[in-house]
Amino acid sequence: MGTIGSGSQRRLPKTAPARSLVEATFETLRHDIMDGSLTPGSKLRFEMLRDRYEVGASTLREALTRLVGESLVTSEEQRGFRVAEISLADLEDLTRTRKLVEIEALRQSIEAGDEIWEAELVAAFHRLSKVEAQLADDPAHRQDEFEVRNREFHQALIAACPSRSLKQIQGIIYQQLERYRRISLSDHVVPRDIHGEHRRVMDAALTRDADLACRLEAEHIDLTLEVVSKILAEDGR
Amino acid sequence: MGTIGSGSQRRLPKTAPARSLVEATFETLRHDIMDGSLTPGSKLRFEMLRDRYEVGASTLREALTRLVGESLVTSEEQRGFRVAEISLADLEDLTRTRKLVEIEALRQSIEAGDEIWEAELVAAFHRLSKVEAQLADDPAHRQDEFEVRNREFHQALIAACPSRSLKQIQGIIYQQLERYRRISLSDHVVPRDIHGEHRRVMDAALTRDADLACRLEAEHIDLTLEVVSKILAEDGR
DNA sequence: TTAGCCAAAAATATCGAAATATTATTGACT
DNA sequence: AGTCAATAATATTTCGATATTTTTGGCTAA
Repeated sequence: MGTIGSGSQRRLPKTAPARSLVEATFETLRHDIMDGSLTPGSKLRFEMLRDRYEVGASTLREALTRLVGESLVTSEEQRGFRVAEISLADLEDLTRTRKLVEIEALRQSIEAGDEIWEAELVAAFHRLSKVEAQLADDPAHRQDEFEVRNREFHQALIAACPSRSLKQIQGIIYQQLERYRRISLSDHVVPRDIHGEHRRVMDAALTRDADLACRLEAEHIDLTLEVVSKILAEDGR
Repeated sequence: MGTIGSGSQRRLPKTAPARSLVEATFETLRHDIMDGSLTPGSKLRFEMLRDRYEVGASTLREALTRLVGESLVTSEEQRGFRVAEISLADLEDLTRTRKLVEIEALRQSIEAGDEIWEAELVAAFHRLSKVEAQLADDPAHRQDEFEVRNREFHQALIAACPSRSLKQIQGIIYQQLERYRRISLSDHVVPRDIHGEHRRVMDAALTRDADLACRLEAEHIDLTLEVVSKILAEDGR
């Protein structure tokens, strides 16, 4: 039985500090939900999941329960689990809440950030820029890496926010919206100066112009909503 | 094996909606953590929990995993579960975030609330008032009921807020702070006009004076922080 | 002493079978 | 045909045994 990493078989995505089987299953499941391989609303049957991930029933349940806590999965008493549905209304709602939470976190972060925060932010921006350049050539293959870097950049922006609870909430909301982006943008190329948007937010943050940075970040978030909701409404069905 | 309360009869769909063992264990555990029977920071060993709640290992793990998602329990890889610690810093952080989230939800609720919302709010206030009166006589015994009514009142205030995600977040934050209150106030009687505070917030909400209601609610939350943090700092150790 | 090592003890993590619940199917009766 | 109960087929939930990991407690050597 046992865990992963020290012994013999089973490879996982990339970073390998995933130690327990529950953890590994959780992460794989989450990844499959995030990129749409497990489509919104679809039933998550145990037999199917056991075959797919090769773990026991209770390990699966525990991983699924964690995903319910992150609102990526829903469960109905005695009726199993499903991938959480997506909807235009939910997308709009999440976006509004993201703005409230993330803008406040950004303000606090700019207020409290030190030189180390600045340096990490610049580094995250640089890494993101690299992927952005490659994204134009090979969208399908780089989408995953882009979203990782994108998340790291937005996380870096608010990293200096001293509020543990605010950052935790931001993470949950952000992740739900990331799924919307990945699912809708995976087969659409949208002409948009994301690089410029990010740079302007970062510059304002580094200048400690909190008002400007927050305004720009809000606009950035709104623009994303516009793009994603349009795609969702179009090929929504 | 199986579920609770559904053995033969399926009546009472309101109070007993065919709960699974995980659900029941989760709720009992949560209650025991909320009222401090399971003290902050204490280790949650499986043998102890199996004896106490009479369920199998994986059922326990699933219930505990849900509590991790609500930040009432922490888990460390291969090292089991603990009741989440409490601290002054965390109390202050949660309070700040509660204000941000709950005040915004209140504003939206006042904006969108209809007559049914008004009626439910008045009813919740009335039920809370009843318990408040009894609280003076028998603090120890009524504490639990008071906190239930108190939560229902604050929930009723923001019930008309159309944002699913905002209300969900509010619930999580509120619950964490409720634990702080229950633990610290359980053996302290604080002279305070809670009834008046609640009434003024409600009146402002019913008058649709959002600014006033939000200001009063914020003051109410701050006052609670003052009281609880004082107690926590005093007999904190 | 103190650090390092090994085995025993204790605790956690996992599996897979068994129990229970839900859903689909059949067939009798109106 | 249509309803309904009984039953079969599926799916989920739970338990308890077993594997794995962490912790403990000597024991030895520097």
